[in-house]
Amino acid sequence: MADRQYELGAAELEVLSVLWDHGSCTVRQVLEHLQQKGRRLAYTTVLTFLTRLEQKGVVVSDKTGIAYVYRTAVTRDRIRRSRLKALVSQLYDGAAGPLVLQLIKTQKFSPEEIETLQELIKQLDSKRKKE
Amino acid sequence: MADRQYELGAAELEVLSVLWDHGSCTVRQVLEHLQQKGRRLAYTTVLTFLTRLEQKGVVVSDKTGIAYVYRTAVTRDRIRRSRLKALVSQLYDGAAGPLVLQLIKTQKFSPEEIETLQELIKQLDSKRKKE
DNA sequence: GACTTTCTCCGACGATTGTAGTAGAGTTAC
DNA sequence: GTAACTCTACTACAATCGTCGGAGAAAGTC
Repeated sequence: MADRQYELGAAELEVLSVLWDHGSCTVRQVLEHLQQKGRRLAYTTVLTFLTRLEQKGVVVSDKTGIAYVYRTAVTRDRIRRSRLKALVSQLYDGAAGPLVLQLIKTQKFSPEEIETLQELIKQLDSKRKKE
Repeated sequence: MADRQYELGAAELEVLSVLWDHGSCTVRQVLEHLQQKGRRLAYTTVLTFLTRLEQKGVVVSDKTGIAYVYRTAVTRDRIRRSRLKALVSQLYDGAAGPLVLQLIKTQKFSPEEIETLQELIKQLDSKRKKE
């Protein structure tokens, strides 16, 4: 049930992302950042999202100056993991292997990423051989 | 907008998965399969889901015998891709690289999967060197 | 101190999602 | 052929999500 909290809609996630990207923000700052990305929203809409996000426990606020300042209360990594887990269980029958294979087959990677991948796999492989 | 159609809820996805796993089914058969997985739902609930899925264009039905028979109209792969794309753009800033890295770091893989991974990466790497 | 701007609170509204009941049409079984 | 069952259509309802407007408090402006 505590996990259930992390069910965020796409728009809520957008707002949360602004906080991850830019740190603490007032409602207005979040709005401005969103607008810079071409997102048109009313001020009160952003306020609603932030309020809801706070209810869900993923952001916290404090009022030091004139307006409330919001900041994230969960890491991006935590949300990534939880969404990923949901995706894997919903569409990959709980097995991450096929997902990784699909990603590697269908996505483009930079040379650096390929290096890193090789590195990681090598580690995985040697760990496996040791066991 | 045509893509927008593929926005399916978790429960809808469960129903769709039954059709992917078992092929064409009547409402009752879907219900039975769901119950076998421990999912308790009313017959009419399943019917509602199938109707909605049909409206969204992801399943089709035809009535040959006494009841409608439903089957998928999109592949699992298509849905996987579309969900994955959404995840990557929402949480990984559109770059699949970090996602793959995270998966490899945090997930467990079978020896076979590791083999396959190595194989794939090798291919990627040699392709890169050619270019 | 009156006017304007800025914030927050609260309420709202339509769409979607998860869930199901009821009513009536069709089919089966004696 | 009537009673029992099965199927679909329609309706509903609460929760969530995306979106915002209005009211009033607070603050800044002149």
